[in-house]
Amino acid sequence: MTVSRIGPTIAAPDLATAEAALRSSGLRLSAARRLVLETLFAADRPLTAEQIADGLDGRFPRSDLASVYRNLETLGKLGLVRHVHLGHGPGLYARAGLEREYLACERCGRFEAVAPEDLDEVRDLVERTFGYRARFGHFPIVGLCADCAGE
Amino acid sequence: MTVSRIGPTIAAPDLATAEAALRSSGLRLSAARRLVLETLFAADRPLTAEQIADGLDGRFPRSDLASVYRNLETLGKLGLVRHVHLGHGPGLYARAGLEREYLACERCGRFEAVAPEDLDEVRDLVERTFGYRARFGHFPIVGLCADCAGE
DNA sequence: TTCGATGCAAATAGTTTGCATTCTA
DNA sequence: TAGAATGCAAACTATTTGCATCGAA
Repeated sequence: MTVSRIGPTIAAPDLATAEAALRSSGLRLSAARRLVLETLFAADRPLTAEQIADGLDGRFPRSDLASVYRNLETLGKLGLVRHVHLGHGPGLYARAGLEREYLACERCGRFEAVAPEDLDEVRDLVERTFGYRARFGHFPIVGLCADCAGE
Repeated sequence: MTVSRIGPTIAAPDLATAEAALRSSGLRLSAARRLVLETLFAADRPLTAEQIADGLDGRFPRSDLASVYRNLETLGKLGLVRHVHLGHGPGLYARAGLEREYLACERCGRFEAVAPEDLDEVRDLVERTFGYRARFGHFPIVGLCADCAGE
């Protein structure tokens, strides 16, 4: 599957592959950095930097928030981590290798993650109409979910 | 034209109507509040709170930033002002009564404002596919503009 | 043993809140 | 003249940066 991305794309289907990619990039695999990766791979949803620093509520050792931010940026440049904004509030971070795009409800705050190909029809319509190549993996489609729209 | 909105909708095609709406709502039309409205109506594009407080680079008297934020919130609740996020960076504010939705380029930072009806086809496709009623007036469609996609 | 990465603290950006004072209705 | 709104300062949230120390390669 070819997904258009901004920046480098490294296939990282699992933690070991991600760590190998990091190692072979010339960067160091420090304890703090490994922890960020482990936490993101252990989570089933995008996390805030603070949740990562808190060790996902105690499931992992806690780490320094500034270092978490620095590592998220580094890992992001390598394409191992992506950054999501699902409305107001802090930014969220997710492991790469499992590409997702998002629809977020501005009323209830819930969001839905979908595979990029599920949005290709929408993407194509937007491109035909406006010439924009839309990506909903960083900023989602925002609106009212079925529940909130039906109220 | 009927545009679905979240919150109250007050038709405010011009400054005088907006001020009348404010007055008749029971709220006071103070100097600072009038200034926020005047500045937003004088601008042809969404502004940051800071730009409003700066009086649009000297074209209006400057005002207190905290009061600007308070007034933007008040005017927003009345439906006289809307709030836009066009990517990273500070939030932007625009007069209501001239409904717009946005497409933003995540590479060059430029954005395009379009009439809501121009996005109805996209909106309908998203609704048929996902059950979401999409709105791109608060968070835009983000992607690559034609120029940046063609590079 | 080098230089990349860390952890702490301080700085920064954007926004909100507390409170005594001012001004609108 | 009551209480809504202001202006200033301080707090707050999210994030970034400086710097001395530490540790992976």
